[in-house]
Formats: sequence, structure tokens, C-alpha cells
Amino acid sequence: MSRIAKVAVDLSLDREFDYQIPDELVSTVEIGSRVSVPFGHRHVNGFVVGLADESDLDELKPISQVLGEKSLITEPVMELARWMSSYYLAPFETCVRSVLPAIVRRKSRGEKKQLTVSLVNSNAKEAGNLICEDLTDKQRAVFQCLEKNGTMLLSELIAAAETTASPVKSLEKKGLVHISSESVYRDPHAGVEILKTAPLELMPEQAVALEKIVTAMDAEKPQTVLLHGVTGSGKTEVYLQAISHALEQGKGAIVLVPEIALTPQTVDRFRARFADKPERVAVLHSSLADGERYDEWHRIRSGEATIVIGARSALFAPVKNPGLIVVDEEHEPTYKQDETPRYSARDAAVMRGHRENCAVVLGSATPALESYCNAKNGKYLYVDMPSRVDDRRMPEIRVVDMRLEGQRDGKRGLFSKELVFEIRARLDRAEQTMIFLNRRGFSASLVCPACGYVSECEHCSVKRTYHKARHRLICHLCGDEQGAPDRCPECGSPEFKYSGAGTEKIEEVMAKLFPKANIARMDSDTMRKKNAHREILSKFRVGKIDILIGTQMIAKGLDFPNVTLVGVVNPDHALHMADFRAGERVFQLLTQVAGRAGRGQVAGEVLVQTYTPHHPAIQFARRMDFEGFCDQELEFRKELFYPPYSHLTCITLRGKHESQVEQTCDLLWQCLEQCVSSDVMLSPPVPAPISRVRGEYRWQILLRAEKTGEMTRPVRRAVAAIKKWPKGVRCTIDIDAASLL
DNA sequence: CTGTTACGGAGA
DNA sequence: CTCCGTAACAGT
Repeated sequence: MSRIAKVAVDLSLDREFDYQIPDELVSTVEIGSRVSVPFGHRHVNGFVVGLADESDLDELKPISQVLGEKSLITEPVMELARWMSSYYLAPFETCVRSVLPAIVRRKSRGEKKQLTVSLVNSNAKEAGNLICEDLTDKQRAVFQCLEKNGTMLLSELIAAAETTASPVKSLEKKGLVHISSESVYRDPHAGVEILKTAPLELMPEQAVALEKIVTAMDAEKPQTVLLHGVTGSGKTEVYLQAISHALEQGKGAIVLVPEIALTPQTVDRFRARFADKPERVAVLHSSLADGERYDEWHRIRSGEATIVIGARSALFAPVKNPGLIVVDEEHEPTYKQDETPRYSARDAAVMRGHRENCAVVLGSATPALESYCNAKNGKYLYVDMPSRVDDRRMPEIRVVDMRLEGQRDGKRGLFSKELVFEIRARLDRAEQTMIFLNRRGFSASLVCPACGYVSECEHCSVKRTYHKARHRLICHLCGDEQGAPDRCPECGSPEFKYSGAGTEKIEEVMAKLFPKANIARMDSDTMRKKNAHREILSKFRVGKIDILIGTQMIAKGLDFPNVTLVGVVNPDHALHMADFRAGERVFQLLTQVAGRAGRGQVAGEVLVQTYTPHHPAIQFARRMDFEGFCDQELEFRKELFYPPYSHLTCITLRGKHESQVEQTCDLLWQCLEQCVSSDVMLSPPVPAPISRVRGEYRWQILLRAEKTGEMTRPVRRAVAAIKKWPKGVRCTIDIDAASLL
């Protein structure tokens, strides 16, 4: 038994401290344990991150208390946190924190405080009478809240009834409610009836894929598999059967999806397949209430749930013996966390699989170039599923050259004649249309033709977007808004234009073109309400909506059989973004959007309206030629030494004073120049593509090298040397940056 | 993060 | 020489 614990305290010190484990705690303290330790003159909480028999110091203080019964971070997950800390240059303490949901961390001590309140099982009439008679307003609110929701946590009840604990206490005195300290399990899917589904018969390609995955799982050194399957090729069914295999081996599984809240269908499919024991499936995603997430986590830790499906951080679920980790839509940039530690859940998944001897499946219709190269050079196993399950044809993609459209009738309309014609045809046949545009709001910007004024955000270096419904100018970066002016703020001219179109304008124009059609819009503006999302989608599903207009949101994983036309209004501005991955993103997007069309009986059609019809991303997407796109894109990446031919580190400095930021950045660059070896390509400091956000100026330095390891040490050294310089300048280091914006 | 110490400038 | 503010640092 180890006598010494290495503890990371909750103070962001990025250091570990040794403590002696007292005799009576020797059997309780394990890696991941939450402990309270004396620190200086006070006590602080921390995590046991390692055990040892010796320490460099002779005099050690003892751990004073172990919080919670069981460690919530298993040793393999702790090792993963350690790897993240070194690879992503993030403080170890922060990494340990990020592998546990905040709520689980906080409650590890306060479990006993989890008071639950329930209605006393009494005659309903009697209760009803009491309500009429002698309850105060607050008490009645509490009572009704409980009636509606059943047993609740005291804290949640108080929040829901907008009150304090005292009316609850009064109700207890009256014998109407019961307060207990038992913990209750909140089922996020309570009340949802699930019918068990049997495994589907696999198409030959699926069967081959499954077989290869199973072989990889059974291998002594399980491999990572890149499952490249076009939309509609039935990847999910392959995952499900591979998971069944893991279960048969007595192992668990983790399935990562980009944003689970948006794909309830996927979750339902998983729950349905394993419905004979639904408690085996745990779901973790951003819209779970804290209590629900807490429960799901503990169900996983206790071993009750062995299949976890969730977003990015579900990778750290304490699944005991994972036999399979699936990363669905592995190319999605949401897998990269945009705060410290800036890990990629996809790469971390491969790491976890490697360390825990567990197969990893990366699935996508448009794999990231990094993954594709890893497959090509043999690091991953490559499995291809090029046809749709029922052998339906892929939709036809037509590119409409909007430059010609403009020449034809002299004015540039929003919609081409073809698109209008096709939509009308769909309306006549009672089929559905989706219109995709990656910009919300009404117009892109306010421009005064008299003086050339363009309305820009005061805090950011971007133009404001006009939102017609609210008659406001809004900055999409910082959210700052102001009323739209009625004359030019610069020259006073009352004539200004709104140029460029957003989803709001598309909706308006569309409504004029097709006055009888039912049109709905789906973007983050119309999705403010909690269930707006589900509502619109279910309306669309049953055919109450003919045309659905939306941003990114409607591009992902949705499956509506009656959609036979998808219009992409203007992908061009995404192509012109100052990011080397712009082409890849547009290609992925078009392919994904196209996958929305024609999943039912009728073949689908996709119309892409563009002013740059010859751009390779558009042309290769039109031909559904993934390999062709990769070949040409890889050539460009190779030439410029961009990923996947290099790893990329992006250092960003930000601060209120531009000159200060620039100078510090210069200094840092000079330090880097001295530390860095000749294998590292170091670019001089430049202002970030969006040079100002929320009033802060941003400068960045890019480093590229074949191996990340060649950059970490010099970067760490240079940043440490510079830390003494001005406060008010903050520095972020992004290893394997997903975007340079 | 918090408490302690070391140090330099201002004022007596 | 004291007083005070700031910077650097230790904490097991």
C-alpha cells in the first residue's frame, strides 16, 4: 500500500504536492480521490493524481479527509489528463478538472446535502382541500410544483418555485411533504416509451466494415479504424452491432457525437437497441440539468451503465473496461475544445483507446484530412462504405453560376430561376425543400452609398448585421446591439442600403415568392426558446412545413425522407475566410447538406448557387469526389507545410492596448526564435484575422512542425520568459488549432 | 488563490 | 528610519 499521495489542489498552481496517507485512510485513498488537505494555514480540496512510496521531502502533512465514497476519476482517465496537460500545454490541474463535470466535482463532498422533497402519499382530495384553505401563496406554489414534477431536489424545487426553503419547511410541518436525504435518480428520458429494435440485416459493405471493426477490437493491440461511409450508408447500424460485440465481451463503449442535443434521433436509436436493459445506456450532453448529469455520471462509475453516448467531454466518462470508442462525424470542429485545455476529443479518443487497449472507430462521410492521411499511411485502418444502404442513388448536385444569372436580367436576385422553378415543382408535388445559408440575420451590413460609411461594431473588427424583425444592428461576435438608425450616422443621408442576405431576408423573400407555402426558419435567433428546436423539426417531419430555411443547424444528421430538394444559397463567403481549412470546410458542408436530400422514395436534388462555381471545393463536392478533393487539397497543404503535413500551434496574445499587445508579441517571437530548432517553421507575429473582439486586440504567432513535441518545449520556455511582461496582455496557446480565427 | 516577505520610493 | 505599496514567491 502506498503511503504517499500526490495531490493537485484546487488553486490552479500547476503543481503537485506530496501528502502522507494516514493509516486509517490507506484503503480509501485511490487515484482520483477527492481529498481535503492542510495547505499553509488553511484547508483546501484537491484530487489525488498519483500514489508513491517515497517523496523528496522528509516532513509531509497528512491528508485530513477523503471526500465522497469513490474516486470519480479512474486511473486511465487520470493518465489521459496527464497526457493532455503535456501535449496541449495546459496546467495539469485544469486538465484534471475538465475530465470531471463541474457538478460532479462540486457534489463529491455535499452528497449528504442532497435533500429531496416528495409529496406525502395522502388522499388527493384532502390535499386539494388544504390547498384551498390554509396555504400561503408560496406554499401553494411549492406544492403545485411538486405535484407537477414529482420528487425533486430541494435546491431545484426552490429554484423552480422561485422561493426559499422556509415554505417547504412549513409544508413539512403540516405533513404535506416529506424531506429526506436519499438520493434520487433522475431519468432524463423519463416517460419515453422505448421499443426494442433488433439488429438490422447488414448490407455487404456494412458487414465487411463490421467484420473489420470486430477484428480490430479483438486484436491484441486494437487499432483505430477510419470508417468512411457516405451519408445514408448506415454507419450507425455498424456502430450498434460493434457495441453489441463489446458488450458480449463484457466491455463497455463510448460514443461521441458532435452535439447530441441536436440529434435526439441518434440517442433514441441507441436506447431502442439496448432497450432490454435501458439502464445500460447513459447520455451526457449540454442540455442535461446538473442533477441529471450528476446521476448519469454516477451510474457510469458504479458500473450500471456501460454504454455512454455524449458530446466531447463524454470521452472522460469513467467506463470501466471500454471495448470500443466511436467518434461519429469525426471531422467536426466541435470536437476541439475552445478553452483550456484545448484538446481535440477525436485525438484524445485515439489516445485513450491506445492506452486502454480498446479499438477506436472514427466515422465520417467526409473525413478530416488528418484522419484520411493517417489511414492512407497505415496508422489507421481504412474502411470504406461508398454506397447508400438501399442502393438509392446519391442526389444530383447542380451548380448554378450566379454571375450568369445576374447578366441575364441585369439584376442580382437572391434566388436563381432554377432554384425558384425547382421549389415550385416541390410545392406542386407536396415534397419538401431545405434552404441552407450560413448567415443569420437579415442583411450582412449597412452601407451608405453617399459617403461610404459601413456600420462596424465598436468592440470588434467586424461589420454589424441588420436584423429586420427587431430593427437592430447586431454584432455576431460579441452580441452587442443597437437600434438601426434612420439616417447615415456619418453624413446624415437618409438613403442607405443593406447589402448581403441572411436567413431572415431569405425567409421574407421566399414568403413573397411562395405566398401559399408554409415556411419556417431555424437559426440561433429563432431557437431561443428551449424546445423550439424539437418543435420545428417535428412539424417539418409531419409535413406541416414546406420550406425550411436555416444555418449550420439544419445541415447536421437530420433525416427527413420527404426532402427532395436542398438549396445552398451562397457558400462563397465561407470560401473567402482567412483560414487554410476554408476549402475543406465548404467541401464537408456541401457534402453533408447534400446528404439531407433524397433519403426517401424519391431521388433528391441539390442546387448550389455560387459566384465562384469553379472553386475546387464546389466542383469536387458536385462530383461527390472525396478523393479528388483530397488529392488537390493535400497538394496545397504540402506545398505550404500545413496540416496534415505539419502540426500547427497558434499563440494568440490579446489585450486592450494594441501597441502593448503588438510589442509583447514581438518579444515573444524573439524569444521563440532563439528557442526553436531548425525543424520548426516560425511565422512572424501578425494581427489575428479578426483583429479585435470585445474591445481586445489580438495578435498571433504560428508555429508549424512535423511533430508537436518539437514545439512544446520552446513554446513553454518562451512563454515562461515573457510572463513577467505587462499584465492586461493574456496569452493562449492552441496546439493543433482547428481554426485560426 | 492567499499570506508572507523583500524591496524601493516618499516622507519625516 | 519608518511607512506603505508592489512584486515575487511559497504552499507538501
